[in-house]
Amino acid sequence: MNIGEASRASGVSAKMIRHYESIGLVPRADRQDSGYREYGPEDVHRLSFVRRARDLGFSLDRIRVLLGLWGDPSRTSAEVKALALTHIKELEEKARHLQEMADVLRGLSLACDGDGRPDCPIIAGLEAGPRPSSRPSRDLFPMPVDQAAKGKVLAP
Amino acid sequence: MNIGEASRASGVSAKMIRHYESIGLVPRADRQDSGYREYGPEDVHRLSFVRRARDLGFSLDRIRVLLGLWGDPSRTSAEVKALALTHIKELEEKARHLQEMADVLRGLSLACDGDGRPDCPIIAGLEAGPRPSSRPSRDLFPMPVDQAAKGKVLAP
DNA sequence: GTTGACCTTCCCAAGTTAGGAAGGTGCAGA
DNA sequence: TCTGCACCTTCCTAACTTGGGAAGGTCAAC
Repeated sequence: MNIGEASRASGVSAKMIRHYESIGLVPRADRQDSGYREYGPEDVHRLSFVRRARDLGFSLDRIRVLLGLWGDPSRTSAEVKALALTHIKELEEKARHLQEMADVLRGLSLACDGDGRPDCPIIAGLEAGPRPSSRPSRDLFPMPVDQAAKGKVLAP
Repeated sequence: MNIGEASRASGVSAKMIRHYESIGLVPRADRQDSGYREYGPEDVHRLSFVRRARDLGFSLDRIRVLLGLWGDPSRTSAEVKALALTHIKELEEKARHLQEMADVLRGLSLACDGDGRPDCPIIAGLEAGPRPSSRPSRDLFPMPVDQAAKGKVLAP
């Protein structure tokens, strides 16, 4: 089958299939006389594997490792599980981080009237910084936000 | 003060200060005779504002808007609050998404012995896909994971 | 004068996905 | 056979934020 059909069957766009081939994530596809890429069921299977791993937030680098384990008869489930647990930890860390940012902002928003006047605790919070001289009992910026803006979800 | 001191005072790296200037996020700094950038307290104040907004996950585009509101005496707190609430919604959506991915993966991990044998439900889950023919009572892939890999945390 | 810290501008990189240009191929119907 | 259309090829560009480094100018202290 051509790349278009393989794309539809695997859920990976043709663009991405070509890209994955170019970076060596998946092996170079056979070519037809025309130069068109030729795919078989096994190729689609592998592409679907990649797709699902992406859907679970694995980076391409980690998917590379997963594909290696997938095709390695002498792998141990311990290796796979370790990789998965590491990934889970990172996912939850990022989720927590995002939720913390949302919580801080919600705290500021609750204090904001949201009316026609310019006075706004949200602006004030951004302006005055994480540690205003007089602050409420619950610190609005409780954690070290130093590197707060660092994380990307899928491509850190 | 020079850019280095402004950087230390605001928490924004010199690299980033130059970049923010180049994209017009902050006004062009005055130059000394040497060509060095010259910063005053007001500039540091603005850079700190940007820094805190970044720490709360605002994109540079949104920070541009925030800076506009900040400096606009005729702003309404309603405008600010609306922007904040939109941002909170997005943050929480992304956090939820990440947590969902983690949950799915944790479900697979719990079923994995993690021993020396190759048999591994995690690999099987990736291989067999979101809807295996016979599946446990609790679907391991309950949500439409179609666009699961789309979100970036801070620069979507 | 020399050293070392600091500054300047400019180019390149990360990660993943997508859009488009310019041109070749394959197949159907008129 | 010709035309049209869908599909394919490769290559370039973009998004977003941050940082690394090169090559060279400036400033202060010694």
